[in-house]
Amino acid sequence: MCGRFTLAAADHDLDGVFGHYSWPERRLRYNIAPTQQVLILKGNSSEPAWVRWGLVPRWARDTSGAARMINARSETVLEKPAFRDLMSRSRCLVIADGFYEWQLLPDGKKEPLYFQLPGGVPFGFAGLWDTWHDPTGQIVETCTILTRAAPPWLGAIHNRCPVIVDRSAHKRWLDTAQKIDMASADWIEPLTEFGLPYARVGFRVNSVANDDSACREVHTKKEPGMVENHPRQGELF
DNA sequence: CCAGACGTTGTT
DNA sequence: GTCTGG
DNA sequence: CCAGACGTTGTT
DNA sequence: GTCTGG
Repeated sequence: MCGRFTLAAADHDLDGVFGHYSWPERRLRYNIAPTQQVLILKGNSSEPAWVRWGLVPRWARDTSGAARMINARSETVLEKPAFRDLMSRSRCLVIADGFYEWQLLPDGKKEPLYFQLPGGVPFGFAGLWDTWHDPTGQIVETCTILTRAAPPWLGAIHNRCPVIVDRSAHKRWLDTAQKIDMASADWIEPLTEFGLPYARVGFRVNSVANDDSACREVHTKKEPGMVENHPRQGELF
């Protein structure tokens, strides 16, 4: 799944992937957490937008459920009332250049692992966004990131992973007039399926208070396929 | 008809 | 808002 | 996602 | 254990 990610790429590198936009002034982020502002591209807008991560549907009474709506399962997103309409109205790309997944170790600790595309080039998570009016009438825009079952190369680490839209399908994902076949993989970044480079980065990232380049400093570099299983006691063989 | 839910992940 | 359960 | 809190009453 | 905050 996806519960933390990074966006520290330069504007120039965002241009290279998403096309030229007027990127807002922004802080480099190494530990973006749910409920925080994230940078997205909407299909109907020529400007990137900041929205809160954690979907608040337009009909919600309050924002209390938002922290549990940071992800939407791609397998069911077309059926769920909270997401279904957004799939045909409000798709977006959530801009990132890496993400963290936690692997449960035998001693019960959770070790963060950092995943990127080769070269650390930026990418867009498949996202949905919505608009909510708070009791005073203020508009709050929020978003969620789609997830999918982890492909085999990732399975030993985690059973879910975020959906990264293939660069060639950015236009299609953002254009809600075009149908997306959720059962097809032709719009998904192929390395999601075949393997991303990743690294051990240490436990500092676990605390959201830490948000600096040390969070993703590589301790041990890994290649896809080098996934180490950590069976729990009693589950050896 | 009205009332109440509407979501994901992980773990067992 | 829209669907489900009673 | 992980980390950290998790409660009431009355009195100042 | 479960909820909230970031």
